[in-house]
Amino acid sequence: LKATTHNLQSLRIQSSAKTVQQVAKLAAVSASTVSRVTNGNASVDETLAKRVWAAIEELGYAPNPQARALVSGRSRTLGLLISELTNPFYPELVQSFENIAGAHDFEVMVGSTISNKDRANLFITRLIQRRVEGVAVMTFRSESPLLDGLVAQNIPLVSVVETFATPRSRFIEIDYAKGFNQTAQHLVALGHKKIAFVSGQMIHVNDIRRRDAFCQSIRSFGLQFREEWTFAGDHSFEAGARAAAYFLGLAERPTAIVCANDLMAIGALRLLYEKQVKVPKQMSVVGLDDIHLAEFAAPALTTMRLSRTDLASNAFDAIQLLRGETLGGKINPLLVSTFLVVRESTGHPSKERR
Amino acid sequence: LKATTHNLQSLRIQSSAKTVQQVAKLAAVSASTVSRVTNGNASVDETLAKRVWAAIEELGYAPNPQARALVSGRSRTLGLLISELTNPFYPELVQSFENIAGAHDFEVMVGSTISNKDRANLFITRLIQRRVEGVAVMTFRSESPLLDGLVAQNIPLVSVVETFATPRSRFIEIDYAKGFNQTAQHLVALGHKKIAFVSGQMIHVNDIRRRDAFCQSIRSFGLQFREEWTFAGDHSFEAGARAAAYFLGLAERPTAIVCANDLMAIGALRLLYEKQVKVPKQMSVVGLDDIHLAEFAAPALTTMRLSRTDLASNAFDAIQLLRGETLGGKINPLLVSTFLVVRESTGHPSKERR
DNA sequence: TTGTAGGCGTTATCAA
DNA sequence: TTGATAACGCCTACAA
Repeated sequence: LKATTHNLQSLRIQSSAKTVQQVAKLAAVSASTVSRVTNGNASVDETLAKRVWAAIEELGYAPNPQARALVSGRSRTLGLLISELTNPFYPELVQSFENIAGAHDFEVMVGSTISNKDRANLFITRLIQRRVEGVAVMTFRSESPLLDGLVAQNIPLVSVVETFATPRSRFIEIDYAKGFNQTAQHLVALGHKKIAFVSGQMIHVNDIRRRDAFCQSIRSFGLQFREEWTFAGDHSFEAGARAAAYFLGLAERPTAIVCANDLMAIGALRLLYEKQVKVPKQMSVVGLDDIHLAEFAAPALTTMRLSRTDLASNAFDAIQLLRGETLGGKINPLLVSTFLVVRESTGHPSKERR
Repeated sequence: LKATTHNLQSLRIQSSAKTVQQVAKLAAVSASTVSRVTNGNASVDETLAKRVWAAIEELGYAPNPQARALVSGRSRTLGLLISELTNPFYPELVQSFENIAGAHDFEVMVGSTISNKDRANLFITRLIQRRVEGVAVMTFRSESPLLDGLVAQNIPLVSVVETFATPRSRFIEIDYAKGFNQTAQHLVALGHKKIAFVSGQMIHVNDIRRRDAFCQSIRSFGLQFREEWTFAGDHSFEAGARAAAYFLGLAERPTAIVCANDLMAIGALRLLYEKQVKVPKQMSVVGLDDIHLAEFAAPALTTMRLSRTDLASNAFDAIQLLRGETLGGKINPLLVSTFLVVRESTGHPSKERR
């Protein structure tokens, strides 16, 4: 009886995950032939191949990724480093990236860097252990020290933040200038002269870039960039609300608030609602990202669109290029564009407060 | 020179991923001893253990998860099935679950089920290939056929939707009744008699549960549940907006709208803003989930909180239990509570429309 | 073109 | 308690 139980158990376990051996036996070939067929690299007789495919079909065989990775050193896994998943910008980006990667039969490991330094380090370690074949760094801030391990492994590294000291690293530039120019033009055309800016933390490269691009844009329209009309937030609702409160308290109030991301813009909207400051009549608000929510804010948010799909496909293509894959003709440029989406949160400034 | 280069390279590659062998050599013990030390199960002499730890430290050794999984059949990986990442409820849940799992040294594979049937199936296949040690099903709808593979493997399965035909399956119940009773009481106390409900798609188990719980609650307060004051949405902003538009067009308008999730409530808020229906003066709105955004809606959303951390820890504990791990005393009950969070979107109904 | 053999890094089994 | 040895499932020389 005991033996039977054991047999049943081992039977079940065997029946669960098929191996090359089983396929090989069923197809009456050797394991290596099966391997050749599934990998499609070496040449194998057509009749045999057919038999093998039939056996694979019948058994529902799928190669064990662990074993495959172990022996080949190639994991068909990519890493994706983001700031934090709870910023709605990122789930959309993650989805795009996973879709593209998945279509090319890559798995994606997603890790965030904002919350916990130790966990971020652990994540990088896991990426290395898993022998990821490329990593996309889509965070706001420079992650240089964190990524040293990846650099040391010479793992293809694509980043919106910086290039790394690897020949296998590419920088994806985001063309903030274009979007901010459109924003400035839009606001100036509406009659705004006092435009405030809510930045991210100014220790982060991308936050500095955004503020600089904004600054340049309004200057190019003859407006001045005033430090007091600047507020350093942290990309959260709360920061946006704080920023709006700060601007409202100023002796000389701005008439428009441009935010470095949508979350802060919506936070600002919320505070303005609370203080009964009408948007856009008494205050215009502009965001950046164009997350789905922007359209459903009340009022709907005018914002600068930064395409998640563009970002994702650029990153993926760049990684493939770095891995030495030749892309089928259409290579995305390493510049992601931005443009203004005008909705309801911007309008003519009211005269009363001039 | 060439030899030197080669040496450097192999050095770098070696230096990258350490193996048990290297640790063993450095500590002057055998590989198996190193293994015993890292796994801490068998007994090993204290002096040796110290030497091994020192070597591990010096080399920065970390066991290769692939190899470990291959030989042990245990992957230290968990699966997490969600509806879609772009619903803000889920990133918060994912984070909680990953935190708990990570603390217990488990990796998490996250997959969504809404978008694409094929990709969902592929994801399940990957879970099986990766030999996940448990799966948490946190979707709205029944995923039974999809999960057959997991059931067949006898993989621990925890679900908020249903139990499966495995002895290794647990159902986590969500106590909607409690929250909806509080909601009904709150609204009735404010003077509401005509309360509408925006459900999810009524083919989904959890959506049906939510509607039933709502229905019972208002009946228990002597109100009638009317089909025409019901709208079937799909958990999106858009659906919420459509629902609100529908209710507004009714000859006999409800005075309050309760939504099966926050996204729809915020969509409703948005449409009411557009139609210049004041909230809560002319219409009260209630959500469900209490996503972070709820607090920053304008007006801030009154909503029923469904704790992501509770859900995550319940799911994780249940999986551990199914895996046969004994939890340190505190075992979460398999019932996740809900409660009402009153903010600004609910108030007395206006008299004008009675 | 095919099969055999060896090894990827780890753990489990067995002697010692 | 420790160390050699044999797997785990796969791929890739190498030989046939």
